[in-house]
Amino acid sequence: MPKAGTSTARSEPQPLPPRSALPRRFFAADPEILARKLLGCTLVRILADGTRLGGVIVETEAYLGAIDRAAHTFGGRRTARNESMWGHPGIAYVYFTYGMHWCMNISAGALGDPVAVLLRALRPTEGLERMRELRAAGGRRKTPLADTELCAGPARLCQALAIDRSLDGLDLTAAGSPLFVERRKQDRVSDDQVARGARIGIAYAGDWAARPLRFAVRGSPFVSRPRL
DNA sequence: ATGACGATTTACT
DNA sequence: GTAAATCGTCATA
Repeated sequence: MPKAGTSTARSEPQPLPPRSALPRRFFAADPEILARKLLGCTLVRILADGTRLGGVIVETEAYLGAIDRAAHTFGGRRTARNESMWGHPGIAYVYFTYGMHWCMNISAGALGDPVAVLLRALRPTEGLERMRELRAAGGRRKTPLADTELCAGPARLCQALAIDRSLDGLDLTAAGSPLFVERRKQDRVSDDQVARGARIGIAYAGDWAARPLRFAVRGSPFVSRPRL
């Protein structure tokens, strides 16, 4: 075996080979297309202390902008809060809701087109212990958190990955970003594994409430309730 | 300045 | 199944 001349001497074993963040062109798609493509991709969060948290995206929702009554940008509304939806594809739109929760979107389409994809659930794959701590956050809990409850919901996944206002507007495609998306062959989701249905929590949206703009991996126990 | 409302989660009946 | 928690944001005045 050729040990000679190997300059590959690795002093530190890497838990995983280095992977590159998906580039802007991946996100520059119609939100419906992007919502589908994001299934099976991995959301990665690097904490300030270097801890790496991550999970495979198993549920998303598309928000179609000015025409979409359920979107924060319906009617072309442009406010301080939703400014990130108007920005470059591949930036984070993180908003606060119900007086206590954060939710994360990825801006889609083109610059100036206020469309986005809401991340609703992950299958956690890295840093589960730290996620449990983040999800515990103060309040003691009646029952211990199952892995399937860690990131099953838009606010839950943000709490588990320490995503809040400080990450709003962050460019997920920038070098060294503490939040980005990867794609691995092994996690590829085929079309017959994709379930579609009505979006959650938008009953006020009239005709748009019934549109099948929610996407999920069929049969995944990591998807939020109600299951598709 | 004020009031109404959430792209939710949790606990409880 | 129902209800409470909890407050930033935005439209209206």
